[in-house]
Parts: sequence; structure tokens; C-alpha cells
Amino acid sequence: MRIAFTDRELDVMSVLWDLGDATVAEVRERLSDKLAYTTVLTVLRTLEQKGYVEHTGEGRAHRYHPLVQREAAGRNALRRLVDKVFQGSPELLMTHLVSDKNLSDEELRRLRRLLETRLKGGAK
Amino acid sequence: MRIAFTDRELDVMSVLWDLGDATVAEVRERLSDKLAYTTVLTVLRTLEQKGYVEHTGEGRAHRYHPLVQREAAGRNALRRLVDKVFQGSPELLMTHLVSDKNLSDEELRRLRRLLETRLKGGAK
DNA sequence: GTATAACTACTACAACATTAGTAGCTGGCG
DNA sequence: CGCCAGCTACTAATGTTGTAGTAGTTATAC
Repeated sequence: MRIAFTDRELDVMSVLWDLGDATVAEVRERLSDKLAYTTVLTVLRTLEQKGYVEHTGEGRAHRYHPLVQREAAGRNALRRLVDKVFQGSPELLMTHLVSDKNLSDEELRRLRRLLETRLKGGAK
Repeated sequence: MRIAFTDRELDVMSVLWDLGDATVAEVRERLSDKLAYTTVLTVLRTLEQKGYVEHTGEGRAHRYHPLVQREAAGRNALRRLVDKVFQGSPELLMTHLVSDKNLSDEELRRLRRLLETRLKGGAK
């Protein structure tokens, strides 16, 4: 299944992922751009139409639940990125990530630890 | 500057990055979807309009040159991905990447070496 | 019970993306 | 010289995204 969000859809999904689930008002309030109530609703409806979220009734309102997990979306986006931009080489991507000035030594050390675990702990 | 390609634009840029530069026909021939000649031309023209490529004359044809480097595009896309999907944590992204079954031990080791270099060699 | 604030349904519309057709130019082959 | 293949310019139809207004419903506060 192809998972692909537009920019705005991603903003909304991100809130949903953070909160677990949310009403229109809750999503709206957490978006950095101040959008009209109806705009947020519309985005949620298109997301629902595409099968990325579903809603349950909650009193008069609807509560939206993500159907696609952050992890799945991430994996997907990452794959596309690696394919198209990094010539199919995850390594190349990682190189960029690692050479990013914004990464602290502390973070780098944690990453190394991560790699160690993966290398020792047998692939899964 | 905001660098963002649509799906199709990225397909085309990817060819341009691979070849260094290319004519419409060359791009067309290398795309996995078989598109009309004029379609490819149109995409290249919009890319030009957005300032991502430029063209020089070559006989009767145009030769298109990327103005945005693969690296810049990658950095940009990566940043967006990290922000929106991986909650601003490059580490989280890396975790996913590292736990990807497709990475061989050999690749993992190379990554570790990369990290070492970065940790030792002082940040830059 | 009725007013009201919050909420959904429906509609709209401009901008952009995607694909491609048609017309018209041009350089080289015969 | 004249034709043709290949190329660009212009045009266009169709779909998607992004934003929001209006109308109508309903829970609840009084």
C-alpha cells in the first residue's frame, strides 16, 4: 500500500500521532498555522477518505484515530527518499545525517551504541 | 530557500543527477513510466521556471542542467522528514534505518566507521 | 423549552500537478 | 530545393491540494 501525505496532511497526522487521537478542535489548536476550523475538518475528511484515519462519535463531535502508524509512514517516506535522492543507498543517507552539524556528540554516541546493539544482537 | 519537488519532478531530477545533464529525449528514455515526449518537456519547463534547472542550446535541442545538487535536495527532504515524522529526532530516524532488515552487516560496519570518524575528527 | 456555542455537511474556488495534443520551426538527407 | 523527423511553444483538460464560507444540527445551560 502506497502511503503518501501532502504537507498539510502530514501536519495533521503528526498531531494525531502525538496525541493518539483527537477531535477537530484539538488538532486545530495544536497546528502552528492558525487555520479555520472547517479547514482542519476538511483535511481530516480527506485523510479519512484515503483511509489514513477513521472517526468515532464523541458526544456531538468526532474523534479521529490514525489508522496508519508513524512508523509505517516513516519507513515509506524513507524508502522513497533513499530511492530517488540517495541513489538507493541508505548509507549515503546516513552519511548526510551523520555529517549534519546539528547532531551533538551525545547523540552521535547514542547512535553508535544503537549500531553496536544491532551488530551484536543478530539481525532480526 | 525551500526546495521541494513533486513526485514527477523528482523522477526527472533523479535522471538529471545521474547523467549530469540531459536532453528531453534522454530523460524520457530513462524514466520508468513511459510518458509522452511533450509531458517530459513540460516537467522540465516547470522545473526551469522554479529555478531548479537551466538549459543550454544543443543543435536544435535543449540540454538541461540541474542547478540544485542532489545533496541539497537530500538535506532538505531529510530535515522535513525528521521534523514531521520522526518528531525532530534524527536518532529516531536512524533507529528505523538501522533496524531495516535490508541493511547488511557489512553496511552496518561501514556506518559505525563513519560515526567513529565523525566523533574523533571533531565536529565540522 | 429555547437560545447558543460548537460541531458537521455541503459547496466553492484558486492554485498547482499531471498528462498530452496540436502547430509550427529547423537542420540535414536525398 | 524540398521533405521529414525531431524538436520546442503554446494550449488544455482533468485531478488534487489548500483554504474556507454557509447552512443546518444538537447538546447543554438556564
